[in-house]
Amino acid sequence: MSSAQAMPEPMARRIGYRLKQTQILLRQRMDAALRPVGLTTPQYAALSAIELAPGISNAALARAAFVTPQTMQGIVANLERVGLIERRSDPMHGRRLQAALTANGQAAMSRAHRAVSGIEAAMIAGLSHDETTMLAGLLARCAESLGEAGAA
Amino acid sequence: MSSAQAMPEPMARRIGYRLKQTQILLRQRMDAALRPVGLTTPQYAALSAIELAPGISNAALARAAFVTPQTMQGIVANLERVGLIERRSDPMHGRRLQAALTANGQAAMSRAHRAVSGIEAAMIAGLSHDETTMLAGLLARCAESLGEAGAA
DNA sequence: CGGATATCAGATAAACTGATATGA
DNA sequence: CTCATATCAGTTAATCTGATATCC
Repeated sequence: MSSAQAMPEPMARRIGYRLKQTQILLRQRMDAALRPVGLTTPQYAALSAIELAPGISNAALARAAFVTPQTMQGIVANLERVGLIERRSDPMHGRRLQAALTANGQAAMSRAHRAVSGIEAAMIAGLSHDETTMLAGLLARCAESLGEAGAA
Repeated sequence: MSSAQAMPEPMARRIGYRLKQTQILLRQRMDAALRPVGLTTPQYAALSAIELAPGISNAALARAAFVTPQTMQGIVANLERVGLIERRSDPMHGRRLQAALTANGQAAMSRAHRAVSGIEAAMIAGLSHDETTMLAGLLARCAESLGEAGAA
């Protein structure tokens, strides 16, 4: 409790600060849970997207994660290097590479899902169902406003 | 584009995903705005805390930003290297170093404040006052839940 | 040609763990 | 002694911009 003082009042009220605080805490908790599995949170996010959409291209993964293709390329290259995913040429499109989980990747994701299940639940444990729905909606509207302004 | 399904449905609903999306968009917009000033968002955050609490120690800054002292040490070292802050020994405590903005630092922060003003405003432009207050409160409660669980 | 894709090259801030020294 | 502080050393994933090549 005593260590919570560090932030000056005016700052603690700002949405941006709260957003960062919550996101960084979630990230740290997830990183800690995923460490035994050998994954980071961005890697887990990428694997989750591949799991839900097998055959997805690197460019599509990058768009889903809001990063550049080069950044996602780095993440994907790491995952491929350790054998959690593999990529094949799209027969219909010579340039695209279709990513999919390997057997090892599926096993890792089973462990990862177990490891992180409960963290997001713990985060919203103090919120009612309506409040959770509202939080998701408010965040989506904020993201939309930012996206419009930045999507020039 | 037929397979350009950026984000699988089940994922888009999750609070964690929304949190990350909103935070990363805010981060990117702020980075873009701060680039002409020569600052990154974490640097701006650290400078803001120093501006509001002159004499703050590195350890306190780290707690405020939810990072390790070593991480904040790196940020602070960069800021000191380029002459935006300076640090002096605390006369009452031989080990602590008190950080403060230099004249250059104050000038940079004036420009930075102008550069980022409007971004957070744009983010919450679609929200009513009550909704903004509620969003801040919900985020704070999420952070608190995460902090308790992880504060071991 | 233009647009999307993949990927190499290079740079950098940011983040971690571990170890060490010093002062209250 | 213990705790907080600062800081050195080393590592890594994540991020960017820029430049190329390929494919539709």
